[in-house]
Amino acid sequence: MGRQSGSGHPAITVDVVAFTLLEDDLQALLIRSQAPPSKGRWAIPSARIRDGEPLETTARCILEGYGAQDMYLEQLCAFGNAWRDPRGRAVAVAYLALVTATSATPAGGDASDVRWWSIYKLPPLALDHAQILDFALQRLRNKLEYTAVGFRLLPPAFTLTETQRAYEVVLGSPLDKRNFRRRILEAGIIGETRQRGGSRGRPARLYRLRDDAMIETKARRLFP
Amino acid sequence: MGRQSGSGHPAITVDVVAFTLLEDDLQALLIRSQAPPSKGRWAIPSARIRDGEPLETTARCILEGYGAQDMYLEQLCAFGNAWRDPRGRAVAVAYLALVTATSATPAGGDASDVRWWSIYKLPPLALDHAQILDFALQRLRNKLEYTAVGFRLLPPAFTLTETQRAYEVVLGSPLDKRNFRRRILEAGIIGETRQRGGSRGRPARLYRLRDDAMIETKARRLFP
DNA sequence: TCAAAAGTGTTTGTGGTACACCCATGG
DNA sequence: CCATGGGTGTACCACAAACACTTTTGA
Repeated sequence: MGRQSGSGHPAITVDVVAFTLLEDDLQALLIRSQAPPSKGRWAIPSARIRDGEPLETTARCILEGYGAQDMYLEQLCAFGNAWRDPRGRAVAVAYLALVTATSATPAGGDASDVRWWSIYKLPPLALDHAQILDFALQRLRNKLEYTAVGFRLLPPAFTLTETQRAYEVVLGSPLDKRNFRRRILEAGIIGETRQRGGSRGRPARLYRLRDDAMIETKARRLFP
Repeated sequence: MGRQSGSGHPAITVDVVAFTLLEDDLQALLIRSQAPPSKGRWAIPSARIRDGEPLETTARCILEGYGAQDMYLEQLCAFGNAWRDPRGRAVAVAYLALVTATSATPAGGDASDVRWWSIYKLPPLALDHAQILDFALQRLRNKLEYTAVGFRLLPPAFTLTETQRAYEVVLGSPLDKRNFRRRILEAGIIGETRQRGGSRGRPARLYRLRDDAMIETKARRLFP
């Protein structure tokens, strides 16, 4: 018997791709699947939707179950390919989550069952999760270019060099230091603090994301 | 009793926002709801998902049921607000569809039950359909700026003036004729034909979308 | 020959990109 | 005093925006 109920409604889950910065790398949270059909394979966190709550609440609860807090959440897409789950028809509503390294400690299980994985060195994933993760990564890279979501990967106070590294790690390409600093400052979305941070060398000024800063900018029009 | 089945899976539908150009205006296909809870109100076409098929197939079948053919389809988002349907938990996977005016004749019912409506003069809509339609419109406007989807609203051969009008109607703002023509031609996505069209005045050259033209361009980076 | 729409270039400003050196601190 | 990372300005180029007149056709 399949996963589908007698009434004909297919199974519906919320699946969350959570990213964080860790070890100078962009990493995704994966768990080891405990049940068939993918027992033992790594998978993105997933759960049946919660009654009487918005879908986003389910996503938030999933991540809170793994110790993350104060995450950025954004719905990606519904994945409903007929063959994505061998147990029967299953629709997954996928979410993108960004968490800061400080709230990023997996606490919901044995470390061998819940781990951050570099997106550049992923294990084989269950079902169509590789596709979902890839979709999430694409979306993150795109939004980095015209929104301020990138700062949701950083701690509340951050240096410009940290910020640049974050952009470089997510985009996978190096950026010019002076141009980066000029544009990020001219955008007016971050403000100076009086504190300084940094490990070696000259201490760096710490910045903070301004409260009114969740702007989106217009993309340049190719087609006018 | 609610709409939800005994197994706990909520109802899941595919809802389609179909746009076309008609009467020098951007119009959306609406149907009059035949059943509670919104009987008599206008609604966007919707259906339960088809077994064993990708979600997109359901969307395509819905529109074919109303006489449309060869539509552009793109998934928008899943709408799963707990209170969106008073009958019980219902998740809608929304699609954006673009059809050409020639294939845009509603044929699936009485004209008083299936109609194109100007997006600038919509009636009150069922459930959260106004929100879904608005989301679709935003997405269309955004994608117009960095993809070639706009041409899916036009017939296979079109004049540059028609194209400009299409952009203007969708975006809701006037565009400069010379800049528009230069950029659309320089983008290299359309090719000349030898035919000419147009109603009054000097006949205009007809163009055709090139086969290799479904490009996307990079958005301008605000954050470098 | 007139009405109606098609078609065509140039100038000016803004914003993107490339690029190299001095500064402050801790060890 | 030296190693490490922090911080700064300019010159060039490409693209966006503004703008008005001539051409072709059908009635």
